[in-house]
Amino acid sequence: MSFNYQINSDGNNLHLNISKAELNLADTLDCGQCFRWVKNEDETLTGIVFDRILTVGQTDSTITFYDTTTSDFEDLWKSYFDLDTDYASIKQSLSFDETIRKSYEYAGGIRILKQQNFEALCSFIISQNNNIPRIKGSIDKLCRKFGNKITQEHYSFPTSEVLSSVTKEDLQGLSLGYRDDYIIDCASKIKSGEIELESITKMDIQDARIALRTIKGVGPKVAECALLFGFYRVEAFPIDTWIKKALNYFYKDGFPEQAKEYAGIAQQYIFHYMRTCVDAPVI
DNA sequence: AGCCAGGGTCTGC
DNA sequence: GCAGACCATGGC
Repeated sequence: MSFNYQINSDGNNLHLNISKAELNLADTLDCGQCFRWVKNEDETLTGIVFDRILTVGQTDSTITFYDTTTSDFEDLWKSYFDLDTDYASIKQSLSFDETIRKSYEYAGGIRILKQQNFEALCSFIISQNNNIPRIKGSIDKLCRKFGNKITQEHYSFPTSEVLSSVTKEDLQGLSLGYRDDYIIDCASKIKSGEIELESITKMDIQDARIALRTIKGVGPKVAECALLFGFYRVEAFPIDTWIKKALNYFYKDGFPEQAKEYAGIAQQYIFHYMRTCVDAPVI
């Protein structure tokens, strides 16, 4: 069940009545789950999603989708921002755990975006042993070089078809480092049919993990990120350096069984808390 | 200079 | 099955 919301259009822009507790755009779009959103000088945010360009702004009571029709919202953005999911009740079900509770009290307006699976998979292959600003830079250059031109400054994420035919040399200058081989392997396995993203969406999560990890450069952590952010498997639990610190510090007896159904969402709250909150333990 | 960043592979035991 | 070297890159 989703929360009740009202939308109204002023002709060009669409206004959604929603609080920052339900959806906080700044936190959601800059918490390390996506890499193609930028903040504008007027504090609005612009992202490239599904071959579309979207600019959004937020006040305490309203999110504005610029140049957006009601049908765009219903067909694309409602799902992308996961507005059909009741996060209040998910948070309630996770409230037994003090660390998770502290994390969502710090930034509980984060939602898991429903991103394209190929984009998420490639993005998190690039993310390994890397930092977020560099990841964003590499992805931006990858899109400018191999994506479809939307405007002069905006390019879509490349298709697996296009990336399956690029060479290592083509990928020079994108700051991918040794990850260039991994991107090529990923796209090649999709083209050959060895990996079918469509069938992975329908697989049991354990089978999906095994399938994804046949791609070079996809280990446990990247597979979990791809599953959580690209396939909306909210039980997936990526363990990166920050979560490792949290596990060592808060969860010496293991992550609670009771949180497993929404472990990915809890993980994202904790990740953002550990990385950005001044009150988080420095380890 | 050395360490870290949303890690994984490969080798050697 | 597991530890350790190594992997490319840029910011601090």
